[in-house]
Amino acid sequence: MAMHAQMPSRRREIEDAASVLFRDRGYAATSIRDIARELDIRGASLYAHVASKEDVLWAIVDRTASRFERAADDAIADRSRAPDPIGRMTALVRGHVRVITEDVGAASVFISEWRSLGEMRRAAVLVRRDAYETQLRDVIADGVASGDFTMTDAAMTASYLLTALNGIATWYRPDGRLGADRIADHYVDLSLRTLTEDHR
Amino acid sequence: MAMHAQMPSRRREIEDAASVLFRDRGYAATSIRDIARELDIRGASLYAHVASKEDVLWAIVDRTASRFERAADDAIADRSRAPDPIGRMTALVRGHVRVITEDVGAASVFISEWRSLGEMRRAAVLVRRDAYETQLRDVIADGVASGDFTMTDAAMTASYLLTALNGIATWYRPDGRLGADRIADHYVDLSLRTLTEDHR
DNA sequence: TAGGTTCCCTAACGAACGTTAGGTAGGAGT
DNA sequence: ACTCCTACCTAACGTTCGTTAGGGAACCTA
Repeated sequence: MAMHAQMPSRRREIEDAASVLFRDRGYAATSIRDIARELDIRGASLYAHVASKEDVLWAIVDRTASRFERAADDAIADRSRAPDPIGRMTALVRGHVRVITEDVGAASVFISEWRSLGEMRRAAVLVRRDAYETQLRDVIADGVASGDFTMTDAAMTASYLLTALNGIATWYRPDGRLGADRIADHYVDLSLRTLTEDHR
Repeated sequence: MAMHAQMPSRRREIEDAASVLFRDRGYAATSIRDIARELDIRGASLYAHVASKEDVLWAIVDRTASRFERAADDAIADRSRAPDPIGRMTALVRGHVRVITEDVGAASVFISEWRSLGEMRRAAVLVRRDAYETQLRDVIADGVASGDFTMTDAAMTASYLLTALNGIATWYRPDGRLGADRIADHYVDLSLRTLTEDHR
């Protein structure tokens, strides 16, 4: 009576292979037979494990969205650890970078291939992305109120920051010259610079 | 004896319609017949004007790459107007924003659909993108040398900046609440913040 | 009036797509 | 020994894809 702990491993292998292909060629340019070839089986055999091609994309996007949400909640909710805006922003950026570097393939798919989902799922993802961006915007607003940050347009700044952070997914590779920690440190620094004024 | 000034207008209409579709659905998910429908003709009729579907993508990407290169050269080469790193960076950012806002469709395609090009053309684009990023990195290095900027990793900072700037293409609409000039002003400010230190 | 050019048409091609149907081999549980 | 389940197979379906062939109408040039 084990309580269905992890996903049936084969299913996960399919999603991982699909993540890499979707990131490298895009969802539409990747065929079911391409994914199957990566696992040394035939295209039709995949349908023993997944209901449809979009189903695979959805699993990747949904799981990654949840990871981003979880990371943001951990960073913001725990105010005993990070009571001030600077601390919360630091935790937010660090969490965002971690989610990306822990699974670049899935993160890339979440960031840029969610548009290929069907209408309802795409709309649902959009809502969740907006909620995430709102959390970021709220921390920025808190920082402006407390005097820690200076800002003329919080919405634009939030999307500037978020886009810059997501950019990591386009170039990060686990075996690259820069470790995940180094990158997180640097992006925390760059983000806080963006939120404070100095030049002139 | 007019000196072949502008492109045969019909060809350009095709590219403009394709830009919008490629941006909204991606290159692979857009069919020749989709593009034709936008112009109220049949798919096969497009081949009177273009050699292939990839040909259309290439025309958009190549033209937009040239516009970015031209803008960067104007910003950097003219040192009488912008002798110091801050001035050159300002001109660089302003030019980048202008290229995007003048044609968001084409810019979006250049930024994210160039991967769909064939091997040789994709490699050529990569070289040009690297050259562009190098120009940005050089201005950053100049600023560090002159003491205008403070920086620990110029390469990472350059890609942080470039990604943030490119993000404009994902949300900017000509009829939106923010005009191109307002956006340029704001992004110049954010970019200079990113390059200078203040917090802690 | 004749010829050429531009722009679009219908029809069709072979290939690739996502997906379904039906079957087989092997291991686990009884 | 029997059944069930998992994991894969081959074969085929209807559709859509990029692209080619060949033709017709409208207009310009001479």
